[in-house]
Amino acid sequence: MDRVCMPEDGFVWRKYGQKFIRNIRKNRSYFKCQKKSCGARKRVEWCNSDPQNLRVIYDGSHSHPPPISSKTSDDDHQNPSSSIANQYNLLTQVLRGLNDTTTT
DNA sequence: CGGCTTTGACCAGCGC
DNA sequence: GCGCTGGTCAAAGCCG
Repeated sequence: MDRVCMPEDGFVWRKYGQKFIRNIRKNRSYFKCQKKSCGARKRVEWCNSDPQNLRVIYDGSHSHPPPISSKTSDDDHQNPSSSIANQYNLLTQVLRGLNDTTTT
């Protein structure tokens, strides 16, 4: 199985399905937030020839802080509770905007 | 042993 | 009514 790279965004997702969408001629993976109290969902689709062009689509919102247990930067001496969550929120919005390729 | 991942099959809605 | 697609669930295997 050609497992592409895992788009880690600071949250932990659990893949619960993967299918090839012919409508767009691309692969689509379905991810769900591990948190039970979190109904956040994420969809990832990439070209069958360009697994590097990942398209992430976020659905719903998280109700818990991002378990960022990776990379111990030296500037994260703050309290990653809502600030980071807010940043992530913006990120999702940006990704949503990338939904269209009509750029430039 | 537990947790996580992967794959197949089923269901529902739509078009013809 | 039939076929097709899209979306989700369930089971099993692997690793530490």
